[in-house]
Amino acid sequence: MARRRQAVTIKHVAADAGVSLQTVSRVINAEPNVRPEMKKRVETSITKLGYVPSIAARRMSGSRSYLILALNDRERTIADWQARQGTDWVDQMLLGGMLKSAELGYRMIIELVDTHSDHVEREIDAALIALQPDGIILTPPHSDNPLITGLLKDRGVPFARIGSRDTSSGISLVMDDDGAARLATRHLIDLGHRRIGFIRGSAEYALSSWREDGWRAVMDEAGLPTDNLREPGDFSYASGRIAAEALLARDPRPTAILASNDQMAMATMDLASERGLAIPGDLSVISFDNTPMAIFSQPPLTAVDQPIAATASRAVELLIAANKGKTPAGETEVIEAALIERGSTGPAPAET
Amino acid sequence: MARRRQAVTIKHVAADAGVSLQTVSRVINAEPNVRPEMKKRVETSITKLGYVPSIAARRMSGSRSYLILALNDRERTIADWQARQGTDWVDQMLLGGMLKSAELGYRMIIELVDTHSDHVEREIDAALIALQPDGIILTPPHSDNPLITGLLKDRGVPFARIGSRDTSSGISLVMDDDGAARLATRHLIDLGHRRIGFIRGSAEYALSSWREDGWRAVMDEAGLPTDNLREPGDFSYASGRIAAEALLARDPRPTAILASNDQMAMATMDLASERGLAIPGDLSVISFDNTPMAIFSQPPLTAVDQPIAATASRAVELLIAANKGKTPAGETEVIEAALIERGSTGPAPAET
DNA sequence: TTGAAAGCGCTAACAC
DNA sequence: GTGTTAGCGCTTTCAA
Repeated sequence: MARRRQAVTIKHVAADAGVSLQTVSRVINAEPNVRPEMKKRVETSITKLGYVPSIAARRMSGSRSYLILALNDRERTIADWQARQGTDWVDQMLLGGMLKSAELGYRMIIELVDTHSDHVEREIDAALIALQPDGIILTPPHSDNPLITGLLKDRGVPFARIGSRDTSSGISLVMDDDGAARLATRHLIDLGHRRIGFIRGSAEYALSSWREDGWRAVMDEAGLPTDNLREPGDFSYASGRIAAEALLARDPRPTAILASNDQMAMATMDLASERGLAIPGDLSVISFDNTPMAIFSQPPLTAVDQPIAATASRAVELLIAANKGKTPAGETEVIEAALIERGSTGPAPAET
Repeated sequence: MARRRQAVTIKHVAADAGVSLQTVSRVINAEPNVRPEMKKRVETSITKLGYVPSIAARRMSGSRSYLILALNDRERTIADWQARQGTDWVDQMLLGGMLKSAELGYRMIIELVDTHSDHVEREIDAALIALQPDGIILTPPHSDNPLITGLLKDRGVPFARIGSRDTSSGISLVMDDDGAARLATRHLIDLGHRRIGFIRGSAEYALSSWREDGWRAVMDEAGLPTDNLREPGDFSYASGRIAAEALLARDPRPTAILASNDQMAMATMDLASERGLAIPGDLSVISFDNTPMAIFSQPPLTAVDQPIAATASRAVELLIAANKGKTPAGETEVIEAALIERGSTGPAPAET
C-alpha cells in the first residue's frame, strides 16, 4: 500500500496564489473580510491545482465535519432488506437526504443502531466520536427514544426527529399522519361508505396513534360509528390478517378498511379475496406508506403516500442551518402527505 | 453551536493507564511488541473511559480512514429511487457492504457519480480527497469505465469492480451472469421448450453480453435455434415491449422468453396478456435480477437472483484485506447466482 | 518493548 | 483586510 499523502493542500494553493493559508481558508469557507481581488486569485489557483479540502483535516481543527448521520433501526432495516419486498424507506431517505446534503456540500452516512440493546448509548456515542457528524437524523421509532434524544442533547449535536411531535429538544418533523388519515377517511365517506374499519399500527410508533386519531376524528364529525371497528396490528402481514379477520366477521360487515400500512392492507385484500369478496366491489381498502408493493398488488392499492424524501431533505436543510447558528423554530415542521387513488377503492356497495 | 472537542482522547487513556500515547496507539491497532500486561491495563482504561478513536485524527496522521466508498451511477440510481418500483440494488449493496464493513470496524459511504459528465475524474478525485477512503466499490457500468479505473489505479486506492471480468487492475467480482443464463435456459429446455427467445440488456453493461452468451451456449449445445430469436433491449420497460412484440410476431412463435431484467420481463408478460396468451400456458417467461417486482407480478416471475449482498460483502472483505497488504489474487471472483422458480414458467405447450 | 518528538491539513484566535 | 501562531487527536518516524 502506497502511503497516501494529499497531493495538493491548502499550502500549495496559498503559495500559488501568493497569499497566506488563512486567506485561502477564508475563501473556501466563504468568510467575509477578503477583497474580491484576492478571492479571485485564490479561486483561480484552486481551480488550476484542482484543490479539494480534506474533511478529516477540517474536522480536526475543530470546525465542521460536513457529515450528516442518519440513524436507522438496525433490526427493522435489515429485516426489510432481507425480505426484498420493496420497502424503500431507506432509499427515499437517501434520495432526499443525500441529494440535499450534496447540494450543500455535505455527505450523508447511514448508521444502524440496535434500539433493543442495553448499550444504545455506547453505540451512538461511538458513532458520534468516530465520525463527529454535524447533524443527526433520527427515524422512527428512535425519534421518540428519550435515551437517544437525551444523549444527543447532552452532546450538543443538532438532531432532527422525523416522525416526532416532541419539540422539547431537537428539530421535530412529521409527515402529517393525522391529516393523511383524515384525507383517506373522507375519501371513503365521499364514496358512500359508512362502516369503515381501521387497522392500527404498532404501539411502538407514535404515528400509529396519529393515524387512528385522524380516522376517528373524521368518523365522529360525520356521525359515523367507530366502536367495534378498530383492530390492533403491528405493521406485519400476519397481524393484518388477524385484524382483517376480526373486522370482516362483524355484522354488519364494514364496506371499507383503512390499514395503517401496505403490508396489513395486502393481508386484508388477500383474506377478502379468499372469502369471495370483490375489491373494490364489496370492500374498499386504503393503506398507508405507498411502498412499491402498493403499485404491484391486484388491484393496485389506493394509498397514503409518505413524503419521506421531502422530509429527509428538509431535515438536512434545517440541520445545516442549525450549524450556522440558526436555532430551530421550536415548532413541529409538517410535511404534507397525499392520497394516491388506485384501484382498491370504489363506491360503497348498495345497502341490502 | 457549542465547540465540540473530544471528551476522551488517547491522552486520557494513556494517563489513566500510566503509559505513553504510543503504547495506547499500539493496543488499539493490535500491533505487536506490547506486553500482555500492558495491553490489559490499556484495555481496561479504554473500557472504563469509553474511549473511541477519532476517524479524522487517524486519517490525518496518515493511516487508514476506515471508510469504504461505494460509487454508484447517479442518473440511474436517482431514476430508480424516484420510480419507486422497488428496485433494491442499493439496499442489497448496503445490506452486504455495510454489515461486513461494520463487522470489520469500517464504515461504508455511498456516492453518486455522473458518468456522462466530462468531469467524472474531477468528481471522483474530489470524493477521494475529501473522504480519503481505504477502498472503493465500483458498480456497473462504472466497473468497466477506463477513465475511472485508470484514475483509481493512479491514485493507489484499492478498488473492487463488481460486474467486471477485467483483472488488469483492481479486484474483479462477477455474479456469474453466464452461469445463471445457462441455468435459466436449461430450465426452459427441461420443460420442453425448443423455441426460446432472448431479450438483451443495454450494451453499456458488460453483463448483457454474458447473459446472452449463456443462453446461446446452452441453446447451441442442445441443437436449438438462436437465429432470429434474439432482440435488443436497454433494460427499460419500453424496450422490453418492443422486443417482445418482435419475438411474438415470429412464426413459429417462441414458447418461452428469457428477458435480461425484470422490467423487460414484465413488459413481455403484459404484452402477452394483451394478446390473449396465457402465462405460463402459452408462453413461459424468465427474468434476471429478481427485484421485488418479480414477487408481486401476476403470475410471480421465475427469475435469476442476483446475489448483490453477497458480492458487496465479499468486495468489502477483499478491499480491507488489500489494505493489510494482501494483494488480490488477480483472478475474477465469481459469486454464484441461483434460479428462483415461480409461476411464470411451465411446460411447453403441445405442438400443433 | 517502550517512549519522545514531529507532523498530517486545516481553522480559531489573535496580532498586525 | 490579512498574516502568524498554536493546536486539534492521532500515527509515524526514530531513539532509548
